[in-house]
Amino acid sequence: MAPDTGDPAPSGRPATSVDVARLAGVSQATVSYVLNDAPGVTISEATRARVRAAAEELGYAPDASARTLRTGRSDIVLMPLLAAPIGTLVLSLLNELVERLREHGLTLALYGDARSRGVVAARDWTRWRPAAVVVEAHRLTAASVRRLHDAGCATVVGLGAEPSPLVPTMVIDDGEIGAAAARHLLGRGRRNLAAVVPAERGLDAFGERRLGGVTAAAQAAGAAVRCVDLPFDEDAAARLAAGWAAGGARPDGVFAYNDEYAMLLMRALQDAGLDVPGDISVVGADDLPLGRFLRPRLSTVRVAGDVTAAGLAERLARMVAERERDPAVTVSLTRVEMVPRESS
Amino acid sequence: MAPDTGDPAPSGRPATSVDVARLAGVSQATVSYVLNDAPGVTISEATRARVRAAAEELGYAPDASARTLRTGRSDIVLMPLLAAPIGTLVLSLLNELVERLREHGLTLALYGDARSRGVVAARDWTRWRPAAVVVEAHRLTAASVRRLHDAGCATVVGLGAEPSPLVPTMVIDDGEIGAAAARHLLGRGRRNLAAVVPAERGLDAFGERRLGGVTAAAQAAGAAVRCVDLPFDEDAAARLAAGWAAGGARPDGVFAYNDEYAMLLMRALQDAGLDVPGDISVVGADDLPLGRFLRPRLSTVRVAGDVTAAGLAERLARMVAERERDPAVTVSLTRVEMVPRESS
DNA sequence: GCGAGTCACTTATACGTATAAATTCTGTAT
DNA sequence: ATACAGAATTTATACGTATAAGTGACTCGC
Repeated sequence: MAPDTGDPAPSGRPATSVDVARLAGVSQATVSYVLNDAPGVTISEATRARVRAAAEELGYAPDASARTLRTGRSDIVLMPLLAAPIGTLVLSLLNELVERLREHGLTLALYGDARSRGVVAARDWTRWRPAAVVVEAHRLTAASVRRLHDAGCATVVGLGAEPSPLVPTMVIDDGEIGAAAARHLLGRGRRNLAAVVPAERGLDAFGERRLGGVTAAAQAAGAAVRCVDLPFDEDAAARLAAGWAAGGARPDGVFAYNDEYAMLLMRALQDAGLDVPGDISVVGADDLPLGRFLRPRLSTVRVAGDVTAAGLAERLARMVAERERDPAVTVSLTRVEMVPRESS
Repeated sequence: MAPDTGDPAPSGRPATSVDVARLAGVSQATVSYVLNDAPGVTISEATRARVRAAAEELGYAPDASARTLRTGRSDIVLMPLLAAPIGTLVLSLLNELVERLREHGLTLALYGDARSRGVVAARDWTRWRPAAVVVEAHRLTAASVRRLHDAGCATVVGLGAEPSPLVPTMVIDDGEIGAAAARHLLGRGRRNLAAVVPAERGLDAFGERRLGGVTAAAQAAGAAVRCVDLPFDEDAAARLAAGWAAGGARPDGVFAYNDEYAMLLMRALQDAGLDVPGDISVVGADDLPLGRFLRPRLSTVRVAGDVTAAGLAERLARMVAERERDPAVTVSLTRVEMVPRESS
């Protein structure tokens, strides 16, 4: 490792713009003008060079809180913790998002309360004078949005299953996932569909949405859909499969909430002596790598996560710059793609 | 939704402590004393009540940047983006961590540069005067740690595979995972072990560690271990399995880097006509839910994520409070537990 | 009856920055 | 020579907070 040079004042508090000014032999204001490339101010090239050299020598970095206090606005994009469990989609976004936002001079801060809502929450969020707040739309109210704007927040962006009437929204429409699966199953000649939805709390909201998409697509084609609640549990899956193996109320095509439920179900169906896809087609969602190792290989609906991450950051940065506040603006984060394999 | 009361001044910039003081008929200093429960200052109960009522009425929340500027220290725990891909362990931590830290009055901020190191990076990190910085230990240098401390950072916590000589470290020792698997296999009478390690970049560091653990445990028992590089790819797995099915250089126990590689491998072994665990025992890691749906059910090594998340936050909060800087302090984040099932 | 001591406050200041307003300097046209 | 217009820079101020230092008003012991 290199000896890590670059800090000639090896100890003591970090340098301020006053320190830089003193070293460069100019006033503090000049330092600020130079380092911020202030428009409408003329500073000679010689002075600029001296200031920059001094700043470099002292390892100067402007104090973020002082700057925020002065300007009334920070470079923070505040993202209150999501109430819904962070899934792989959001995770894959997070990594990318942080880096991209930085390229636009913005810092992502996760904030630690998944439950508070309305004005009380907004009060808390405004304490850092964030440039933007990205939050689940259902946690916003008209008053809270006003409060955020009053506090200098350039834009408030909602996240949700549908556009919010209050703010520009990034729509994560799980319905499209179910719809894609249903269209695929219908395209393969299946007419008697079932949607397997988690019985677990917390996932139910997503499950509802995906189910809704299946239902809508099926209805459009005049096919029937039944909904099946399934806990993530082998015994429950075995009971379900046994019923289908014995009785006549058996669907010929199943969309499972995600790949994990699909795998659970497929295993149970096979153990009950049913053939996949001969007797029943199975489609999952999320395209887990493991789906390809099953026999038959699992068909799935992929949500293109990383594609939208860069775009999301870009969009967010632009919204901040343009102070976008029009609730009519919506961005869809769900780019859905059917990946047919052997199970359907 | 409730009509969202609580903001009698429906518009205009957020209230400051001066506004509260004016409404309560006291000085700004009094407001600060009351709301911070300042020790060593006596304020009558009547006044306290008036101040609190005024603060509530105005929806006052102290400006974080002003407070930081004044005190020289924020309540931010800065976590520069991890260079290593965020895994499920870290993810499960993240959710929990944010909430727990908040209970201690700390805010987690993800910061957007996964590559910068040393003093240059430290300069950037200090701009928010964080209370603590949690970062991969290899990105720190002696000078950068000094800089962070000089900037008022109560503690700098390293993350890494082994204790850092510079700072207190949270050790994520992947070696223990491999060791647990190896001990398990040896306990089942396997003497000819193999460790399957990803050929992919990015995971190789972890792979090395897990392999190291296997090797150490095996050597201690006088058993042999061979290392196998495997890309995450069905063809490669099939070739490997075919070789083992045909030749004599076949191990009787395999530890795979994680459950996904284990599933890939097990599938290939079975397709090649080998019996698991009859011919070869297979052990994975991470305890993915899906492992239970395979036939045979997959044995795995579980890393207790959520257990350590609360503890991590607790530890972090204490380190901040006590300004812990002793590099000899280490916290192990890897609580490892063998989950034997049918594949071994 | 009077300094000492507590209580209950207020006044004043500094943190580090951005920027409006004021000032000095340097040619240049009159 | 003298006013004048930029150019180049400095001076001064405000952002909102925490806290040291100061100020009366009371109580109390003697």
